[in-house]
Amino acid sequence: MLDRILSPSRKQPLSRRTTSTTAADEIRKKIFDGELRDGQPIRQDILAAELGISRTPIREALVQLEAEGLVRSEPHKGAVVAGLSPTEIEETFELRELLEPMLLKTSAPRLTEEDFAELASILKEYSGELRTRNVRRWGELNTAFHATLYARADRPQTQAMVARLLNSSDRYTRLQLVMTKGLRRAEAEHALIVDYCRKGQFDQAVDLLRAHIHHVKTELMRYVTKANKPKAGAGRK
Amino acid sequence: MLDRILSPSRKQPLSRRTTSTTAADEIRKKIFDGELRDGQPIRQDILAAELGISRTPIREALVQLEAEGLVRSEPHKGAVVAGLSPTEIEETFELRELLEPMLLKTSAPRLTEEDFAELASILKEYSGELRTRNVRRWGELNTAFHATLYARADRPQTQAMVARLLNSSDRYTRLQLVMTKGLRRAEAEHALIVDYCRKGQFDQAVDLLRAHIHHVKTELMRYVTKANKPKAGAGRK
DNA sequence: AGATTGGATATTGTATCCAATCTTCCACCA
DNA sequence: TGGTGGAAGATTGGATACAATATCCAATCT
Repeated sequence: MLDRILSPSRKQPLSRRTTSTTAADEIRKKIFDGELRDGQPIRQDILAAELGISRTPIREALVQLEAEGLVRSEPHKGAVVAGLSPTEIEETFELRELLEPMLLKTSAPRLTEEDFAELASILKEYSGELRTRNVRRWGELNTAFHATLYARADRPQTQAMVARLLNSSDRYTRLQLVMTKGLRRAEAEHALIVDYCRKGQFDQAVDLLRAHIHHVKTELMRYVTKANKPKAGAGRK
Repeated sequence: MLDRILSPSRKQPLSRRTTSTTAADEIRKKIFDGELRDGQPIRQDILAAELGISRTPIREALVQLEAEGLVRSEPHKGAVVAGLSPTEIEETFELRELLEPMLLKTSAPRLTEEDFAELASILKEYSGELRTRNVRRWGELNTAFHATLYARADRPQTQAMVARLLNSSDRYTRLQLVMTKGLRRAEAEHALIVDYCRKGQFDQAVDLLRAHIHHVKTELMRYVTKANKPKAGAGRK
């Protein structure tokens, strides 16, 4: 279930999965894991060799990842991992601030027991990981939490957009989680949002969600701009 | 200029354009023109032969078009033109209702003389085409008008999203333009929005834009649901 | 008759090969 | 010394060849 949320292309029953979607998943994973860093060139040859396949499916995977915003490529020059500039980070979170409350408003009243169980399980692992400092996992859980909240919104296009936003901002959200008490605060707010949903206090859940995203944005922007990391988002034309 | 708006992939100076992006443009055009209808299978062989190229760039183009929402493909089965179900049409317009006013709010105060000239030129052609009943062109102009309005919003991701929404809903917007007095009303509202922007009455421009999109949605939904065209959006699993 | 299996055909998916473009770096010259 | 031109290598883009899968239809069985 978590897998399905995190890897957008894993909808097929695995038997009929194609090599290029597998390649896309692998590359996406490398980017999340930091094995491929922002602005770093992605060599088709090397990836093909690593995955034991030819370059053809790699190329198709890169087209898909570019559409997801994880990769930027220029003709005859190749693809690089797409970092987000501070401005782009801000825009991403503003979009989330706009779209996610809309989704929660529709989804919250329809959440099933299974959904709440899923959410509880995510939050539980989240709390457990508090001391492991497994940063990647934090980001994954954060993304999965939000995506699960909106599972019943019944707005596939919007959900896809939000999933894409969550994916492309994931690496930066982790920054915010690591510094300050971001993780603790997120833990508390996440739990409270679920509580509100359970109790039927949907408006309060929605308001808190909006405030939650807004707060993460503010903290993250302060960190990103003050800590003068102008190299983020480099490698652009 | 118009071309750049309507064909998302035409950002490169044409010299270094790649065969697959050309293919994507051609296929997109075929879909807009109705040469490829909703739900109709897209055969790689045939397209390749028509365009005088091999299947490789066709396949990459299809991946891109799928990300744009114009095409749906299943492994080993092939791609079909992606029609929007009434529900999906409604969702698309709700997203536009949310995103476009946001863009206009930022963009309107920064519109330059060139932008106004561009808008005027679009509106002029729009009026001229009123009697030609060149339906395709109406849709193009409508999309170009909206995209130009947001040119100065300086929010590339949001603009890209809206461009995608405009593209995928284009064929349906034309329905609304053709029936009723949609075209006349759109003409008037478009002109008024530009007027408000020129006069610095930005809030009113934004409000009118929102109302404009809302109205089109309402009319279109009435048409789509009442005229029982349940085949729209067919060809899905 | 209706369902089912097997194979022929059509279509997509992947690998391999060749062409086009970019990058690097060194020789050469002002 | 510093810049310029231009091969040589590296890398991507596209075409072709081959493999895998799906679809269709006829023959067979119940």
